Amino acid sequence: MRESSSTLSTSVFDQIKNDIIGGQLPQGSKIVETELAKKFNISRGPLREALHKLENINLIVKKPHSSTQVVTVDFELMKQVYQMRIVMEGYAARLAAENMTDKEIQGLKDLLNTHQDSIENAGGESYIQKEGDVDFHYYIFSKCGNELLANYLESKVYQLVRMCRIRTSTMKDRVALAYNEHSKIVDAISNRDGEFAEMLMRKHISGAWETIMKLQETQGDS
Amino acid sequence: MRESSSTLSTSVFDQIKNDIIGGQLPQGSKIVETELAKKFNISRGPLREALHKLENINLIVKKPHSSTQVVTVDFELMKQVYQMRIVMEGYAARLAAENMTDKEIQGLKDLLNTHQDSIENAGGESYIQKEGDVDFHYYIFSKCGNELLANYLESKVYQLVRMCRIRTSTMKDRVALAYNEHSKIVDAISNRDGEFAEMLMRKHISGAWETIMKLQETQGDS
DNA sequence: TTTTATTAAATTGTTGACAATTTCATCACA
DNA sequence: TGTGATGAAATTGTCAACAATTTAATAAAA
Repeated sequence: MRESSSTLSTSVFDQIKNDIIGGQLPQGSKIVETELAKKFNISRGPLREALHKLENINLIVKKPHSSTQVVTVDFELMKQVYQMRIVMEGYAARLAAENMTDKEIQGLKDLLNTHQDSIENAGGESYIQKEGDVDFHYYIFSKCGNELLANYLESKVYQLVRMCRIRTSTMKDRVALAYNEHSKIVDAISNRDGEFAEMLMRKHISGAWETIMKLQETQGDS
Repeated sequence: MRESSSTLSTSVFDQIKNDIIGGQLPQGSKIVETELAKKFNISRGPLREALHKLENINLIVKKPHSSTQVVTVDFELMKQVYQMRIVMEGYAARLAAENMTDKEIQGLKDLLNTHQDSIENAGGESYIQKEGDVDFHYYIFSKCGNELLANYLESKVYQLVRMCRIRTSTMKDRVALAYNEHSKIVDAISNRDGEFAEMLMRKHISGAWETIMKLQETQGDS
């Protein structure tokens, strides 16, 4: 990924973030400043700043003077996260249809083709398509022309999405469906039909959420 | 407002926030940690945390190792802020129609009546209605049932809205119109018609934005 | 045995000094 | 006169010690 650790605080921030998303720091586990500071060989100053940043992207929860915990991604939180995706990415698709340059739209089409190839070659290997899915959504909202929107999705929503990805990473049957829906969204953006693009994107993400919910019921929750 | 300053950091955060919104710290002005620390009689540690929080609600802009500035609310940023209001408050209205309790809906109706009274009594005194407008919107999104959404609007969007309120505070002719639109939104929520409520809310805020834009053209920008 | 004070340990909040980096002014040189 | 190097001042980043608060553990009382 990106290197970018011009300062101790940001460097440690990145490391802890990965530890949380990767599961090395389990959800709900208690965080003690002195421990972490020793682990990363830094003083508590920059560590606290890193924790603060992590709090601001919803990855840890702090109570003043008291406990600090890794966030617990329960069903309710996940539901709210997906609602945020539905509304924000839907609108991002609308803006993309209105604002993307022709060149950027061409890039989106190329991205889609890449995904199709990887599906055919890997025969529905889900991991690749999952990354492809992220790429697709990321591409659209990062080029929609509204930095506030893109920044929020990137920094706050997608971190939490990644944290529950482990559970939902084995949905092979959805891969082909997702590709078709992606394709239609690209068409709408290409036709500069913002309203339709927004509607399709909302439907697409709603569908993903429905799938997750059903899977949740089957597996049972924590 | 709320007292809540269990820690120095949060207390100073609140104070600086008010200074920025109120204009005591002008937009674009440079922020120096040592100066502010001296001003508030605290050390740089908690001050830095406060600045971090301010950065996270988009009120200041930091570059590592370098300058820290109060945000400049220019036309482009304001446009993005209003786009966010349109989409997020629209969706909040939809959720409110689905999730609000009957009691909460009654509370919303009461709020609306209060506003009508204050309009009649004050004869369109704009300040009161403006606050009323904020109350109305605030009430809906804070009771929509999605904390992430409510928190986003409160902490990131509305701070910036307040910063440009000074300019747009004198729009007497919009007061009656706004009340009518509010009234229709309440009806839709009361009828549990989420889709309609979302549409009306989007239109309502779009209209406010159009008004601001025209006013901007008349006055000329900074 | 259960409940409530009391106190010790653990943990977070705060501070002032020190280090690293950037910015700006000054001066030498073309 | 303009341009780039040099160094001092200003500013941010980091550290380790200290203070305040909370958590727990223990003991006393009902």
